[in-house]
Amino acid sequence: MSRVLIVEDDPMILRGLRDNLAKKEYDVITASDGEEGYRLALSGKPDLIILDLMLPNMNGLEICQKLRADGSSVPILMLTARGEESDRVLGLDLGADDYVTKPFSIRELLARVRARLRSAQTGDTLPDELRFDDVVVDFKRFEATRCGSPLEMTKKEFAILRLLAARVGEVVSREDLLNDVWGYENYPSTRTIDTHIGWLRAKLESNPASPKRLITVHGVGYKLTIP
Amino acid sequence: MSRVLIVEDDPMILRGLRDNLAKKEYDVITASDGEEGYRLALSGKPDLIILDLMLPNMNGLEICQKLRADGSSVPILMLTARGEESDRVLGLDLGADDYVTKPFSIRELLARVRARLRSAQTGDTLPDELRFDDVVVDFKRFEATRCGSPLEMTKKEFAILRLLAARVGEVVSREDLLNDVWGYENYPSTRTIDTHIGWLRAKLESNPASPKRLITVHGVGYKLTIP
DNA sequence: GATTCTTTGACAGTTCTTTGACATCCGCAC
DNA sequence: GTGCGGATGTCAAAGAACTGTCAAAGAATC
Repeated sequence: MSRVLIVEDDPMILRGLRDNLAKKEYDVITASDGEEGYRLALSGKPDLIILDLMLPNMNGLEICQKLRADGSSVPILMLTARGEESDRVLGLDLGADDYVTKPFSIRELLARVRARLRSAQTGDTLPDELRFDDVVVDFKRFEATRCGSPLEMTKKEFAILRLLAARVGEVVSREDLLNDVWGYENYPSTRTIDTHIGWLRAKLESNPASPKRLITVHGVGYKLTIP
Repeated sequence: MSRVLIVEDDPMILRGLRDNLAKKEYDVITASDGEEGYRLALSGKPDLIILDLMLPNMNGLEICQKLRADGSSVPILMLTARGEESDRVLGLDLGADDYVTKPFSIRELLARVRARLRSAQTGDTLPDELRFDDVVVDFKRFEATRCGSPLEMTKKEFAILRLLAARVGEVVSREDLLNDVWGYENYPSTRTIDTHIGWLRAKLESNPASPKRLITVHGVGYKLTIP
């Protein structure tokens, strides 16, 4: 069973979160101020931390920062109120893995918790490399070659390809792509995905007009099929 | 027989619900204010609770919250009026499993009640794979083959087949198909289902004219029978 | 400020879904 | 058994929805 630490000072929200997570069979521990949260993050060995941004004593950013400085790599999900959004970037920089804006739907939050825990546990991690046909992609170096000659790929293209590569053969829904590559809040228009897929095909497929690797599943999403 | 607790202060609505549920062979108990509702939820051992959000004495959220705090995992179906979806409510549903917005159609509500009770009892989950005869269907990859050669199937076809596969041998009513595949809101005409079943038979049956796998149960629905 | 990357909107082309007409089948009453 | 009404099978066509592509606007980066 996964242990989740919630650090939140609003008792209503804390209770709601705790109840919902406990119902989903998580082992839940809680703290209602920053210092206690930080202590529990160290001593409680949580598999995931839900962290409010605004907290008494020590705010979420600080906790985040200190944990990362301590070398902890536990997934952190930051709660921010609308208006604190400017801190989002900061939060992500300081080591949060994801953030949710209040008011949030519990369903969405649970989905994210699940996603984080799964990817942390089942080694469903993003691959560092991808090879097929004459293509080699190095996701860490952001380098790609085809027949040995370099391919110019953008950050987004790497990100999309990486997610598809993480689930080779399975269909990745457009929604999953949006969530993983773009984040939960900024949903660009649907056209954006197609466009990027288009670029990728132009670079990776031997015949972009009839793709063999980046397959469209009408109404669902895309999948990467490699021999 | 399943027991359903209804907590609702509007006598008109309460009566409508009670009559309809009782007619469907549920054992119905009712309360018209929050405190009584909470008591009955504890003492009455309901299999499902229909809970109005706005109630005298103790509102639906509180009841929900307290029940979850008590460790109860009974399915809760919350009734909300349009406009009551304040941020807090929307943001933190404190443990309800489903929501219905007033005004609702009794048919939709009954469908949801049935769905909840069924999934609570049988815990049925959708399969990722289906095999019979020379057919193999992979619901994650959205791939299907017959004798090893690919079958072109659409999203809807996969969805219908998956629901049938989740209850192999059992008859799945047209209503259940509509609810699961199409959702509670948009009901297409009755012809639509037949048509899709027709496509499926054409692809999966060795002799589509006299189906052996996708069986019609006249007046009820369809079932998938595999050897 | 120039360059590169990303997003958007229009458009065409394609695929999927729904519908209606009609034939057929089934269960039921006579 | 026969006839009736409702339910289902089938098909083609209309209607929606989705995707590929492109150019241009908008952001981000350096």
